[in-house]
Amino acid sequence: MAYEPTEHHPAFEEYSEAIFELAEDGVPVIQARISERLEVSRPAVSEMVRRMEREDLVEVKDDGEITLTGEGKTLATTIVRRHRLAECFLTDVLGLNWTDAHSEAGRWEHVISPTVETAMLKVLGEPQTCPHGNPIPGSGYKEPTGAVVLSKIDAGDPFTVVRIPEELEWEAGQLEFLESTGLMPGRSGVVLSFAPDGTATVDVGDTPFGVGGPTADRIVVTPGV
Amino acid sequence: MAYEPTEHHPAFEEYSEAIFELAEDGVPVIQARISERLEVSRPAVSEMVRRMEREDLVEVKDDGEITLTGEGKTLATTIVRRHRLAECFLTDVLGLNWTDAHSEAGRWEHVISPTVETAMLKVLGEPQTCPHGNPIPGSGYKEPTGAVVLSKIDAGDPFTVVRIPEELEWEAGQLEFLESTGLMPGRSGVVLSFAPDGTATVDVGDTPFGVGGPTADRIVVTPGV
DNA sequence: ACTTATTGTTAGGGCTACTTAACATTTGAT
DNA sequence: ATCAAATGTTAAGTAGCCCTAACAATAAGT
Repeated sequence: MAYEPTEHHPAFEEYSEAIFELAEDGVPVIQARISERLEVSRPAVSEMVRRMEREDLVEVKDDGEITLTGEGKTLATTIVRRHRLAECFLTDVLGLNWTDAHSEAGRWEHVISPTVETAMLKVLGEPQTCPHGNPIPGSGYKEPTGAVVLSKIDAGDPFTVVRIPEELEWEAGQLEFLESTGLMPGRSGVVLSFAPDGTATVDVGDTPFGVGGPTADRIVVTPGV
Repeated sequence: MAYEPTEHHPAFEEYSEAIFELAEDGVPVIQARISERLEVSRPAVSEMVRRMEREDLVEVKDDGEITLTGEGKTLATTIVRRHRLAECFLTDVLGLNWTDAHSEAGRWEHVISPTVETAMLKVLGEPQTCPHGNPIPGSGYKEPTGAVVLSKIDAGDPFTVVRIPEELEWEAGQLEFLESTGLMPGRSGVVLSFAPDGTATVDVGDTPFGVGGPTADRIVVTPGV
């Protein structure tokens, strides 16, 4: 029932996490998506999914949709929680930037023990989200009501950034860009305009800049300041 | 030349570290000792040593003595440095006890990046030894002159603990015992007596207690307070 | 309807790092 | 000098996790 570090292999952790985050991002959880996100071949995913099914971590529906079992969800939320906690820790305590924190956390998530997790929570003062605004599972975080994606804000209207979904975090260069522009959770700004291709031009304090359509479709904000 | 995380496998890190620490503890570095310390079979060590030789990390002398090459030493000191830095961090910043810190550090040493290493050094104020008193490679630490092992102190004489060698750290229960008795680096005490079998009875402040001969042969102290 | 793209699976391998069993050699003690 | 203990190596096999090539099935676009 409970997650036993020695009973699960790193790959199971990685796959569970990917499945959890794909679902969180609203992406259909099928093998092809896992293959892309983890950058492994489709046969590798096929095999791992079969093994995880055998180990009762996932179930595969007839249409190929993959869902985590109770045990799988426990493993996934544990890893995601440690990942996001590590991100907080790396930025707040060790002073790393977003990008470094994200990639470091990808390794830390596999070596953090319950003892360290507890200690980190205490030192950080029970954070509820990671630096990118994504909820730390088990923290009791509730997303603000009325949250929408940036592309849904009307031109001219103000908004406040809620979170940068995990999906954007693993796109090369995204975190650097968002951090450098200041488009970060908690920051407020105004949508100046939308281009026909969906590109949004926003102003969060400094120079206005463009945000691509697909990106604007994913960043979660609340209308208003 | 420089250590590239993706070019070396965790096992190489583990073996290099073991070789470095065996030498540091004055234990003859042969396959059998590595096999014991890493708790893997002798054939496994035989194979790994051959591979590390091929990769230019170690050299094997005719008498079986294993030595690290320049590259091997670089890898080893990097891992040992990260291990000891992690121990400092885990005890000082996260409040873990010795025992937990030691076992956690055994995993952390493999995921700490140069960036994090630098950040930790800064947060900790450039420590020169781990909590057990062992030097952090590259810190410029110099062991106090006149350091001897505890068993060399005359009965009745005072001493100050310098360090608990790595060799004792992986003996089950040792760290718990030493931490609970207060026999820790920096602490001073008096050797009350020696039993015929080498067991030392010492007093470091609370109730006197016995320290087994083999242990007393390894703990490094300086005579005097 | 037909073609193309997407998706999943088999088959056949590869690499790392480990295991036990068996054997050869060396060392140490008496 | 001999017997026992310690040490290293071969051989054969396993588990985990990955790969490419080839193929089958499904979904989508025109």
